[in-house]
Amino acid sequence: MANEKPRQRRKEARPSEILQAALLEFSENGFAGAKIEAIAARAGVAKGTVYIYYSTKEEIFEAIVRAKVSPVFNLIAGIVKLWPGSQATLLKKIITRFYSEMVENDERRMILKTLISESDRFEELAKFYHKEIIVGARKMISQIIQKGIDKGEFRDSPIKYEPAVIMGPAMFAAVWKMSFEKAEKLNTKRWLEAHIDLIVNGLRKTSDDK
Amino acid sequence: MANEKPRQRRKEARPSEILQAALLEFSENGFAGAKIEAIAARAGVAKGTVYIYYSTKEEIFEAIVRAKVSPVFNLIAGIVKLWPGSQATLLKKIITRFYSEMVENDERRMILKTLISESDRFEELAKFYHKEIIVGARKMISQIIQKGIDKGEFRDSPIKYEPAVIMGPAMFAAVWKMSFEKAEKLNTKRWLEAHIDLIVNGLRKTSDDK
DNA sequence: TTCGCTAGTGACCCGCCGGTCACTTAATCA
DNA sequence: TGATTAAGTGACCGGCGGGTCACTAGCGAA
Repeated sequence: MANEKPRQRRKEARPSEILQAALLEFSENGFAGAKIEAIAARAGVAKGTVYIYYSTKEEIFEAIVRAKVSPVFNLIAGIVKLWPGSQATLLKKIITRFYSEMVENDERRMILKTLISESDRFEELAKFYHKEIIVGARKMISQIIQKGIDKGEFRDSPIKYEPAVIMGPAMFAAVWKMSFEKAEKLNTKRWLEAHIDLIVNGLRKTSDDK
Repeated sequence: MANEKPRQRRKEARPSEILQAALLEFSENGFAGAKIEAIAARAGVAKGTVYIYYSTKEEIFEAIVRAKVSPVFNLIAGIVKLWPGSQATLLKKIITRFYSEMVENDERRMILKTLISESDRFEELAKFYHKEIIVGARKMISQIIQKGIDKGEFRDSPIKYEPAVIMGPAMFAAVWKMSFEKAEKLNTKRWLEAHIDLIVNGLRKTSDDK
């Protein structure tokens, strides 16, 4: 199998091509199992070329996270802005969106998986993810809940001190898909429905509340 | 640094000592990062001795999971049996127990982390874990919820089709402690309170329900 | 058209670690 | 107390893959 394609110089296009290839390779093999040579092959370059643009395997993974993580948050933040309906409907919308963007999206789920697996190796990156996703999302949910309480739609509960709790079932779903999918396929639609039912009813004010 | 201790033959004690040492080593370094030689050192034996009892690194990890996972389930199952109080109180009890045994227990949290990280490598083991923990816990929760519905304590909701959803926040807490603890320490007590509040209120029947 | 710069190449190097095995020695028993 | 057995040892092997670098060649400038 001789080398077919003529060598080309494409300084601009390489980094993103390598990143995309790396994302695939990481998805399939995890961080430790991913081979630089395989990434290079997927990107249609030689091993050495990868090292022109990124100097270590870690650096490649970091670049992927930075490129793929922030967009999700911005997308969801866009929904929240100037939402006209009820807070409950807004929460439903956000949770549903989160499932499609994080739980069901293979690439981003793999990023999360690698982050969990390698959080010691990537301490700085875990902090970045925490700051970019967790803190931002929490603040957003917190505001939604507070507004719901103010409007009399939600009851006042300890959840306002730990708003991220309401995303728990989504995290479980993501972990399930990472680990147990081969043992039992997750019925994501049914899971999402149960999740939304639980949190909407768990938050809403009823005539039983004083 | 010469070799101090006299060689000893302790066929019975070795396996559990090696397992305990391996648990520590895996906890600190993950599966890929764990070195057999380090496990041997922690267990106070030579590398070769480890291989007398276990023939691969995988086998050591499998033995750990099998030894440590099932007891938790049995322990929790014991609580459920013949519970005299309300279903809501029983759920609280179980969830609280789950936090102390899985979320806050470093060893078992590490087992879960490794299982998530290496689920492809340990497909059989993931199935074992799924069968031993997920399926069992789900059935248990399902029965509790159904009984609550029958007694008129809980409302009838889609959660009965995905009962594991209610453990979602605990999974999130575990993932948090695996990955983001250095960025922001989790307030487990407050988190647990919010979790319980959410699910108890999410399930219970109110006079608003038809 | 030639020249110089630098993107691109891939054979090679090297450290690491899982796993082996010829050897050592503790324990047992006649 | 010498012989026998098997637990225990650790130097060594092999492959694997991250990272290097001397070399090749595409491309813009002069």
